[in-house]
Amino acid sequence: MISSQMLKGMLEGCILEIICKQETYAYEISKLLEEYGFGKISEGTIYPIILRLQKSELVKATVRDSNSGPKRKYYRLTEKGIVSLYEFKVNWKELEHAINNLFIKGGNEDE
Amino acid sequence: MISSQMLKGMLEGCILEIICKQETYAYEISKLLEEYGFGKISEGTIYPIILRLQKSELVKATVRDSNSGPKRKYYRLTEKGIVSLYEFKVNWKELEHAINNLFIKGGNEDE
DNA sequence: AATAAGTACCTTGCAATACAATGTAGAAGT
DNA sequence: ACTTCTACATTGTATTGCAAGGTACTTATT
Repeated sequence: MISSQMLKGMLEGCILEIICKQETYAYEISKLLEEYGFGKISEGTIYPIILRLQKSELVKATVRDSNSGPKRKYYRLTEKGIVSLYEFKVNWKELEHAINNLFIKGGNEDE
Repeated sequence: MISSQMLKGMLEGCILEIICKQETYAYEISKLLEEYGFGKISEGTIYPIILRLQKSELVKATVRDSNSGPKRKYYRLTEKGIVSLYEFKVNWKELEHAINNLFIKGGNEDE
């Protein structure tokens, strides 16, 4: 399980990416995150993030009926959301490089 | 600059790795982190982390004179510290895989 | 001797965020 | 009736990075 502290700042970008790939809704996002290997991400985590994304106008919602349960809110990226997702990617690359730089240069690769 | 939110949960492990590679002190750690590409990490960030590491007995300190300035506190890993560093590495790999899984599978690789 | 700059330590208070816990509600099966 | 799965949302807590502030020693400059 990925530590919750390590996920801080990551999930927002990951959810943007998921929405970018396909118009989707919160409940499905939680299932997708699990499939991608993030482990079980609580709904108490996901819904506040999506509310934040809406408030900052990175995503927009459309309510549609479901054939099995309550209505769903489908999200899609706005222009701002696309820019923000790009910035996240750049940021992630920076972090990945810095950490791998630190861990690889020191020898001790056990993988 | 790596976003401060993304650094959460990362720095502790990174500082453990730096101390693992060489007995060193806080001020030098801050310089090393910058060299590795983490950007300028505030001392208000580093000192609390090291205090935490000491309290949880992951590192131990030895005070020594410096030839240029106040005395330095040199840190080294304890057994618990070595275990904790290993766990961090495993954790990091998991996160890296999950995120790259998400970002690569979706096409859209611009690098 | 007074000032500045670099080294080196530490603490306080704030803001952001993941998440457990809790609640609402519809649909479908038993 | 009941349970389960779907699907939404809120509240309170703990953790953590960091700006801002403080102490103190050494060396170089004025």
